[in-house]
Amino acid sequence: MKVLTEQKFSANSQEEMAKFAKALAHPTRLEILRLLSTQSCCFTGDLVEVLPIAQSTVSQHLKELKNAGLIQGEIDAPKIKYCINQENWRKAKLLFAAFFE
Amino acid sequence: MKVLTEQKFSANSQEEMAKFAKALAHPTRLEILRLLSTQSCCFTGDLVEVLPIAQSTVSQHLKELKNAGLIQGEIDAPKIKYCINQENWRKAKLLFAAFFE
DNA sequence: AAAACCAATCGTATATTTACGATTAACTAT
DNA sequence: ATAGTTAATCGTAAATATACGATTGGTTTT
Repeated sequence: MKVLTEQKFSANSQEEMAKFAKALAHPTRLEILRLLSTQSCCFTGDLVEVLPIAQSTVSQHLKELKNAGLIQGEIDAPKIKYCINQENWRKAKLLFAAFFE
Repeated sequence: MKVLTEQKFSANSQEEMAKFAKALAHPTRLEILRLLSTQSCCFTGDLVEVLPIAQSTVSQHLKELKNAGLIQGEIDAPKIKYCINQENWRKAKLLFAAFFE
């Protein structure tokens, strides 16, 4: 029973880590996260200005990062301010650190 | 010039990190890496026995991990022994640690 | 109310990923 | 030489990811 639980937990944390890794698996998304984590929150428009891709594509990447739980949006009408989701950021950090020992 | 170099370096390490993240973005590959990193090297056949997927699929995942540089194969005929590529493992560890601060 | 602005979503095309069974390649052992 | 073992590769199908322009939905400003 204990083993089963542990295996299940392990499988779950592996799923979760894979989900985070998937979100990190694109240079554009890494750049977005880097911008958000170093220069604090920013608006979608700021990102669109900086990144060499279409607005709709930036939105798509933001959606994926949001779905993975790494960022969160906050309405500041008519703009939307994105920030790192600190809780999951920490969770991801711990998962990766533990994985690499 | 300095800035350009730095940007290039930054872009490169982001590319490299994305490459590693992509390799980590699948539960099966995480499991393979976990097995290799905790119980040392093992043969493809050992992995095929443990994993609930076809041999050809395991081979495909191994190929991706090899291409990402996270593992390396060594012929021990007629088997092939896979191990963690320590140098790149360390590199990935550092990249992720630096990324999450 | 109308015009303007911002960002998400839609529709779409193309590329990549994931999985499988079947086959092939390389080597060992008989 | 032949048979057997091991793992990679091929061919293929289905799902997912990536990118774009166009459109839509909210909100604000005029």
